[in-house]
Amino acid sequence: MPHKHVKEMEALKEHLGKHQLKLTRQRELILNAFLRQEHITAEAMYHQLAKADPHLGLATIYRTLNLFCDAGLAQARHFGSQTKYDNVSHKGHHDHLICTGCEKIVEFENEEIERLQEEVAARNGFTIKNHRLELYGLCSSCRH
Amino acid sequence: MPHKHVKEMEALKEHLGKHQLKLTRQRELILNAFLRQEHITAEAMYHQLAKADPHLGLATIYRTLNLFCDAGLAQARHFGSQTKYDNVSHKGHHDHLICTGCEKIVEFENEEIERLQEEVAARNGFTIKNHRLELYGLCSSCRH
DNA sequence: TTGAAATTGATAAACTGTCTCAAAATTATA
DNA sequence: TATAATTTTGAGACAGTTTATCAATTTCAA
Ligand SMILES: [Mn+2]
Ligand SMILES: [Mn+2]
Ligand SMILES: [Zn+2]
Ligand SMILES: [Zn+2]
Repeated sequence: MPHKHVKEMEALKEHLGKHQLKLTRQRELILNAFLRQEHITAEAMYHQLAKADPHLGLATIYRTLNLFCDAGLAQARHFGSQTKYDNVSHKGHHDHLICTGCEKIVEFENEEIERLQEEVAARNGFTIKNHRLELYGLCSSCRH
Repeated sequence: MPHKHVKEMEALKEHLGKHQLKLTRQRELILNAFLRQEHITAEAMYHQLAKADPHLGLATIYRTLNLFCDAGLAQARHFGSQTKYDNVSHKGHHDHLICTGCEKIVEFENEEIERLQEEVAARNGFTIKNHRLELYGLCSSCRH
């Protein structure tokens, strides 16, 4: 039977090949777990994987998630006080709506906002390399 | 001679009064130092004030800056990896352009973006309480 | 002026993330 | 497949930042 996440696995292998890095059991394990979620903290993944491999070290989780960032599969995002790794392997740039009641995260894209950002930057002589837009509030469930 | 920052001092006193908090020498000292800058880290303020009062503790700086946040005079912002306290006493909400070359920070407001944010939130059933928009890039000086 | 309540300073502790290094795993080569 | 060079791992030490603790001090209402 075919494994899931074949495309992402290929992308990782390509990155590894280009940088003299090796494909390890841990990297495969963490990749598969990572691709199963949208946003996750290193700590949460650590606990999640403790069942599958109780000896997997937290440092390895951090190292591997950072590797995924380098490979373009993940992106570290600082939501409030915690750092979550965003699964960006199968989607482009996007921003976030975050419910402060239930922690739900909704992703969105808005070209008009992006365009206005460029406009603001240009007006101030800046060239934008990247940006962060987070909207914090209550989702419809939590408002009641 | 009249002291500076009278209005902000009044605002602080009002907050203190409402919460059974006391006005101390340290709080006055830190308020005046804080209002002299736009964005500053707790650590930077600690070193800055070491000259005026070598015994002022770092914990007091943190406590007091957080108090200013509660009082609506300051706002903690996480720029890149450091936390800076933003002086919002004499201006309303605003967002930031941050130069990754020289650390320069430019403030801006854009009603159109704010409006579009509300639109995005409404479309997803959210009510926004606050938001964060940061544009990272290079200023005109650093681009050369 | 007094005394209850809040604040302070010093430092311990918590927290998050990175570094170190010997042991283990991977991969190229023979 | 065996060998050996190189990379990776896991455990815990370590570092940076912020909060908690607590006895001593200060504030302020009565
Ligand atoms: Mn996302
Ligand atoms: Mn600002
Ligand atoms: Zn919610
Ligand atoms: Zn610059």
